[in-house]
Amino acid sequence: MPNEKRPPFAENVTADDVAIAAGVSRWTVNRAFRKDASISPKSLQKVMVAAERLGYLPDLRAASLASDRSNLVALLIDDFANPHKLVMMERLTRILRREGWDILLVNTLNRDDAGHALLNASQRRVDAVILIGIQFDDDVLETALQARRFRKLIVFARSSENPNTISIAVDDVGAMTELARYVHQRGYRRPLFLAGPQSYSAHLLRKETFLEYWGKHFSFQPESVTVPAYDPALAGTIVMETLSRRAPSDLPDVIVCENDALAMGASDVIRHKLGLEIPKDIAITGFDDVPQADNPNYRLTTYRQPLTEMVEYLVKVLADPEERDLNRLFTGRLIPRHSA
Amino acid sequence: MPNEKRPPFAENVTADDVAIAAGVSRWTVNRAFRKDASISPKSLQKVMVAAERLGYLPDLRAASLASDRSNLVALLIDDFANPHKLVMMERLTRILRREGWDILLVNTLNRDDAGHALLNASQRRVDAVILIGIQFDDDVLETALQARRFRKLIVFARSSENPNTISIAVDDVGAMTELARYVHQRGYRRPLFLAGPQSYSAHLLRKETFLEYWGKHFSFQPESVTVPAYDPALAGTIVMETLSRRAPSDLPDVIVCENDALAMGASDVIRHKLGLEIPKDIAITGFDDVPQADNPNYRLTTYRQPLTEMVEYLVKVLADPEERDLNRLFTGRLIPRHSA
DNA sequence: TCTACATTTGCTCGCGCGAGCAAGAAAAAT
DNA sequence: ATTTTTCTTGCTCGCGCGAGCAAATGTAGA
Repeated sequence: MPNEKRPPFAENVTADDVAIAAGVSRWTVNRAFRKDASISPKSLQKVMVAAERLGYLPDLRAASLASDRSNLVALLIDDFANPHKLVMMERLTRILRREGWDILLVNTLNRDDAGHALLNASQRRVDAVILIGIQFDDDVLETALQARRFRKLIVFARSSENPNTISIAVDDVGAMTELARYVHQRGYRRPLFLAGPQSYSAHLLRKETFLEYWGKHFSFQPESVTVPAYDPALAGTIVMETLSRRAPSDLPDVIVCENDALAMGASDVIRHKLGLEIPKDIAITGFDDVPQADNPNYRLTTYRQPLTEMVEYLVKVLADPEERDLNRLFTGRLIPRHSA
Repeated sequence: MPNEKRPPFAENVTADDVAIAAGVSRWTVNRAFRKDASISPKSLQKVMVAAERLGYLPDLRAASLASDRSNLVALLIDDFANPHKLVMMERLTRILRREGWDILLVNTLNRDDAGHALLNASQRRVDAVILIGIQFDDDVLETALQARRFRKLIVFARSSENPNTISIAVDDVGAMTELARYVHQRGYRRPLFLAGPQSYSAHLLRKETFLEYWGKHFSFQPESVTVPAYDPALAGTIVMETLSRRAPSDLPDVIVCENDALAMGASDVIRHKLGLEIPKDIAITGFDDVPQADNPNYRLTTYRQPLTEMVEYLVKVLADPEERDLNRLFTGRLIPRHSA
């Protein structure tokens, strides 16, 4: 049979075709592909042989339409500049697929777009929405909940007190307290806190925790600077602006950063533009433990989120139809490296 | 109305509900949501008002089932360690969504898994499959084509001569020739080529092009080393093994890398383990121009793929139902930086 | 006003499957 | 062998929408 005569797209083979070939009814065929269904080993065998021969696989659109379960989750994400997103996506896609979930990936361009993205996802009747972006503030969540289009709204890697929302995150207070104590015990005394965008209330927690710790132990609020985006280059610029004209005695001895992206940006500027040495002149800490944190250029002291554990928990929550409101916090681990 | 009484998931509002509310037929309602359909401005208005009030949006599963167009594309991807993947995903998700395509993200764990991933996607009846992984060799493609389950099989950022396959890629031969000429003209004479996994024929092109160029101009084949994965740390290890015991006069004066991931790994080792200076002792070139290439730790001379242009072309190809076999090459741009 | 034609609307049927029930077959108990 | 119980199979109906046609409505020209 010459290759050219092969149609590029197979005519659809449906359960009816398999049923005829296997000598059973259409419903028996479909049952063979459902693990919960009761079917005799004999007909299962017959169906599978015929299906294999004809190249049949159930149409999940139709299954979803009939059963009202899509086995689809939407993954809403932004901030593609942060390498930590890549790590999260790898973990989520791998484990969710292992559990039989398919993933609809939606890039929410900006804050206003998040609403559209949610509606978009709802039109595919996803079973759950997972938010791992930075721009999903409480307003966006509330709007989504008002629309009541989602069985589950899961905020991943960020805690949320919003009712009817599932959040799975690291315990920022505990983590940042541990980091602050570490910085404290290593003898640093003039910290600068480098924070990310402050527009979203949930992101204030790390900063507040650190400032409070310091206030409690030294009765003064350390300096803090805000970077309007989680962008290393921008973080570098801000750090440069903040530090470039200071006398050496006036410089901080450690920069505590809200995440690794900011820390790496700060690190680059300190070494290459200010010509200072890390950690001798200025130490640095990050948060997330992205793969690059271990790179010899950074060797960043940071805090590792237990991502795999968090995702395993996520799939458990997904499987439970009752679960739709909880705020689960995980404890990670401080990773001391050379930078502080 | 107290918040607690609000059901967490809205009962489905369907086109019938809107039809009753708007005083038209069900089909008029659906037509109002299709841009090609003919509908009078008056009823469009009526429908939209009612739909807005009831919170109706068409169910895309049903639309897909009835029309046999899903407006879904599967994005098969692996190699999450490469930051270039993040850039590609950002570009693809943004532009595809702008054009009304939804994206099914599939992480193909390993080469054997690619087949399962393809079947998986076929069950959602995606309109096209986009492959941007590294492990989709010709065998995998051929298997996918045999199954004839896909209208379009698009290999992105890698050229493929496979019939019935659309490939959109940068012109590796032209690009590597330009890089080789640059390296040549800058006066480097003892190049080492650092190649990625050689299991996939299409990936040999850059290496072959470079070696040929050098053979033609100097009548000798430069040394080349293979890294069995696109992993910076592994690349570093291999480079270390290759160079650590050599006399300075025996070292290469430039390492030409198949991509930036390898180049960054090599760079780290050269600077931090071998204690050599880039580019004075050893120069380095990469490929892709990932965001980190511009980082002060690397300042990598590299070659930028015209990603946006490539993705814009991709959406054009997606929209054309006839297009299913082509191999389109794009010309990128050499980005000279400090490393070579 | 009437005819010819274009536009808009409603409708039948089908996309492929699942829930849930009733009929049939098989196994167990009497 | 007969009855009871359990397991397996087939079936009706519906999920929400679109293709494509027929009927209805609107428009223009004579």
